Amino acid sequence: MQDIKAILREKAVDSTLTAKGWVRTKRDTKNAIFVELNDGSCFGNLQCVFDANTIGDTVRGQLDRLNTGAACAISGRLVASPAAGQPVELQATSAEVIGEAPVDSYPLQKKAHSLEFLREIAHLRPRTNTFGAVARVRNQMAFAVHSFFQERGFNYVHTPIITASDCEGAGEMFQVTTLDMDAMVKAGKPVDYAKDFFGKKSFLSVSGQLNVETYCMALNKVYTFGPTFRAENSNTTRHLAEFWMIEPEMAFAELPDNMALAEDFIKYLLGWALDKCAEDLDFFDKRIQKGLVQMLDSVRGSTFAHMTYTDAIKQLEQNKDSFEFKPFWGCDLQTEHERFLSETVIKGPVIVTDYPKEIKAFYMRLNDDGKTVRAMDVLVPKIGEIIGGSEREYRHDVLLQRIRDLGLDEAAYWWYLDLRRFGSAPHSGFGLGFERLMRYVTGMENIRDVIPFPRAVKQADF
RNA sequence: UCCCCUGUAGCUCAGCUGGCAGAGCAAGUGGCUGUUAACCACUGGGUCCGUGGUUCAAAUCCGCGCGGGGGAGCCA
Repeated sequence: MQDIKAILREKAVDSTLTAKGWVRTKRDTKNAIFVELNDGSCFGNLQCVFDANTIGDTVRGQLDRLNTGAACAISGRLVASPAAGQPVELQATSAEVIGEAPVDSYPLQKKAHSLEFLREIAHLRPRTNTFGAVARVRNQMAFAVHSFFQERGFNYVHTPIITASDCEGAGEMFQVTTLDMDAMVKAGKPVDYAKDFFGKKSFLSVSGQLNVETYCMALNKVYTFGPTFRAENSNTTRHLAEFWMIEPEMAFAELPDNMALAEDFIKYLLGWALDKCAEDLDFFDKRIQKGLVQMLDSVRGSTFAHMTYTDAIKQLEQNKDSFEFKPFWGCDLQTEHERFLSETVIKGPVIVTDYPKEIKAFYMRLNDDGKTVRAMDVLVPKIGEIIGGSEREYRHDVLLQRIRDLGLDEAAYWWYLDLRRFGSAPHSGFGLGFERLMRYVTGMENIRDVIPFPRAVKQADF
């Protein structure tokens, strides 16, 4: 059986076929009954037309039960459509209800629903135009990620999801345990993690970076792409407790190589979306964010601006009246600063580099000035930070000193330091939040609407 | 964690300084040159989030609780 995408693409007029899917809407007139069928294979529906004067009682009985949301099979002959709106349609002769969707209880109606409402019915929202399109684009973007790296000789490395090391340092972690909390509370005894599953306290990983660096020092070009967990109490349109992150890492690569990779990567992904998801992007352009396609297309053909943190601060200081938080050298860039740089100063993506070491992670390569590190953030309009990365500190003594200066537990980093003791080499990488990419590509504002089942503070339904 | 907004029909919302519960869409019925966010007419549809208080009278004012949204911080 052909899916609707193939039927609409091949337009095999005069062929007899059966289409199965879900009813989006049904319209009655005196002489004709129109059923819009969607099977998720593409954005478009197959319009099925029944001649009200010639269909028998059996078909009419089935049509009476075909409400919005019902699953059904419709057979007939494909014809060129006499009306505007669709090149072909199904001249239907039979209809079979496979699964009803009673109108008095099915939550989705043939009208627009708010994204907030649809979030409450996450099990049904993929049946809407918006979330069907999001799902298809998400699928294409995931495939594009692998395609990009595979074409360039990167090896996909599966870094662990559970970690017993407390040294990832990228945020609050979810604890993983098989200990019986209720029993321990009842007994009033202190927790003995030696009795826990791993014999020590363990967590869900907040980043695969430290682990993937080990493979980078063996295979050179590597990347991870998997779920990541942060137990931050953050409630925003751009944070999730469970999200997917892509982290490439390259050996013998310095910051400029890293910046070039990030730029190529973003442009490749946008180009892929434009090429493979045109129909879905048209919808986002029309209903979600006007001008989206044109914006993506112009970014695809652009050259990303580069700016050091020091220059960025100078730019911000010249416009300090527009900010709630006054910028100064050494301050962390606020969201309003990041957006000003990409939206007003550059009017497009910008890579900011060489941040003060105090506001960046311990593993970033220290510059010769002793004050800044070779960090880079890719900032894009509307979204803000979409990529964060750096050249890594590969000098053993410098890294060790950084760990000590920050009061970190150097014993916990023994294997990470070993990478710098044996065959160390400059290397660089970055992290791209997959859902932030999805927000950028689709124009969807809330990150909870670009992942099938969002996990956030006080939200783990479905 | 902090700040702001919000909760009324299936959905989106209006309901003013307290005085009979409303609209659009959806649904049902009927109509209608092939419609496409169909159209026209009629009809049904309510624990005004919960709880306590003020009052002759509370959807409306006040306290508490719960839910939703936006912003900030943290970051991807």
